[in-house]
Amino acid sequence: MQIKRNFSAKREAIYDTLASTKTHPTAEWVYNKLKPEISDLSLGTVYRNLTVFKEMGLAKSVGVVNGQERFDADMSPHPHFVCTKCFKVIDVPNGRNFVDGNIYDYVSRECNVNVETHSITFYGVCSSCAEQDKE
Amino acid sequence: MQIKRNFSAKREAIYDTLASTKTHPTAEWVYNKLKPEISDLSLGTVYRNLTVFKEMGLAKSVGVVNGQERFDADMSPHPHFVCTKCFKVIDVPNGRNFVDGNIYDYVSRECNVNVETHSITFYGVCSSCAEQDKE
DNA sequence: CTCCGTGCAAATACTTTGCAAAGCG
DNA sequence: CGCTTTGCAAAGTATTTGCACGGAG
Repeated sequence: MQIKRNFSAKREAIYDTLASTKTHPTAEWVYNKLKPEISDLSLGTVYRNLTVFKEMGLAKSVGVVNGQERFDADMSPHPHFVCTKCFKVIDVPNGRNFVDGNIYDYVSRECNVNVETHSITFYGVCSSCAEQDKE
Repeated sequence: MQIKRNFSAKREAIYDTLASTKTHPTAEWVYNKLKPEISDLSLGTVYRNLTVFKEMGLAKSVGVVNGQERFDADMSPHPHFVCTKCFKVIDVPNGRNFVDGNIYDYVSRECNVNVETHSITFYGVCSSCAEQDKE
């Protein structure tokens, strides 16, 4: 990816880690994943780079789940499911359209604002947590 | 409201403050609003009671906006708009259905989970912030 | 007397920031 | 050399918690 050419080694590693997982990780998760490999990595650097990615449009926040911000390098707008027990965040396959094309206009008009983006999140219990509850 | 009968004076005041605003306030906002009137109110009490309301199903979190949790006593599921400049949160009039009735089933099946609720948030710039930008 | 709600302050949890040093073109 | 990136530790912010006290039944 062209845009990554000038990344420092650490920035690239952080981006790659984020881009290669579907866990919608926290800063800390990324840090722990890379720490064994890059022993002089600091948590502050991970935070700083995640902010950089958001500013560059290479990543976005999926929201704050259980007190920690969750990040996603998948920039396509897609809904998420959050398990309220284990706080797992998973992508909802977008096989169906959730919002129709005119909704931004509708909301912009109704609220007298300018809608730029949106997020849809479903909440509930995932199957593994439901299993555990049976025991 | 029957359910409120046994509320302590402070709990009631906190609930009433939350229920009578459409600002989707933070704990601190509620605290500052009530402090002049109830001089021995502490911020911890506001936090504790907001948690109680969530557990009782009398309030819910609208999410974390600019680092602070926003609360809403309107329990009907409705979308919100968040201004990314001033962090105002406003209700979107629900004159149109945003999610159709089968979506919970669809997501539950696709993700192998049990969807219980959802949230829809639009982001953009509100008209007053857009005005200010022109200057 | 017992329980619940509370103030207060300390503790916690996450994230941001200041600064000097290191890296890179 | 000049600009960017980083480690480290300290600071910052939001929220939670321990504890003892006070009021209601």
